[in-house]
Amino acid sequence: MPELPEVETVRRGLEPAMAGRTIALAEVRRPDLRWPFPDAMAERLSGARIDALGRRSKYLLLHLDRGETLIVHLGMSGRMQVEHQKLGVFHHETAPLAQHDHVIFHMDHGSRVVFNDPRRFGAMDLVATDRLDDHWLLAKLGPEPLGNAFDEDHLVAAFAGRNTPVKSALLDQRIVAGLGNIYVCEALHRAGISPRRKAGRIAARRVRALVPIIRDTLGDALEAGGSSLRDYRQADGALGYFQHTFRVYDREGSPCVTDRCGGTISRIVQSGRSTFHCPQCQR
DNA sequence: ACCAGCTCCTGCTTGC
DNA sequence: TGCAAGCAGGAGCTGG
Repeated sequence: MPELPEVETVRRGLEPAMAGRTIALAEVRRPDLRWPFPDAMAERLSGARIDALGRRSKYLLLHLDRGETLIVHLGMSGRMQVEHQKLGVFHHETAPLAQHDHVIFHMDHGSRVVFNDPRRFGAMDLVATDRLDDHWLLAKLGPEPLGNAFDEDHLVAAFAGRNTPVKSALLDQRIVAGLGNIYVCEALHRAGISPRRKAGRIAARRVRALVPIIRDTLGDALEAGGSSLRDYRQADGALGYFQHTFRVYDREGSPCVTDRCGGTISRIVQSGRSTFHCPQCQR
């Protein structure tokens, strides 16, 4: 669910509560996430100091002082929220936990960070930091869309010869890492490219133009604190508000916002997932 | 290698 | 109103 802008927003929001702080206790209430959360992993987390918070694609990375990194994936419905202690009283002694609060990080300064995930598509894994890039979740990821490795030549080469619709190609994390359904739909509309068009049959000029458009789309979403449709919240519980500026996503039947277009946003299904687009101005 | 479809899970919305 | 089907932001796996 959360795509790159949402995960990055959460990362930034968690920093004050977690960076440089020690996890006094990692409490696991439900270990059966997408992958099991073993007791031994919770024990290794308890007492560890978090040196820095990073992100790779949609994965949140907690770099620990012990040479290990906790990989956190929010799946479709996961949240990481900070709850502060109030009036010197430890919050975890007073605040009732909510349904689907699966993992609680009790921080040494009294705040706690709660991982909540109704659908349990989210998961965590603790791995050696020096072998992080080889981890099976991260090894095959393509370049970061906001980084230097994602450039026009890369995208042209990645699309070459591919017979899959461009919508599917941009969702392929090996081509570019961090886009999901929302931002692919939005970027393709900005680019005026039909989501149905085969990736390998788009003029190179148009593929190249897609690169800065993807960056701008993600940048705009980041500025808005991400998109809150259902479950997503920032680390302090605030909503994102990029959903108010969606051009196509979840706007089926609404008029296209492009000047002089006059089209109507339509919803189609590609690879079993909704795609929103304007048939008039996306070709 | 590539690609479409299925799957995991819960909860909200929609339609009868 | 009640109930069941459909759908949801991810992504690994299977099989053609």
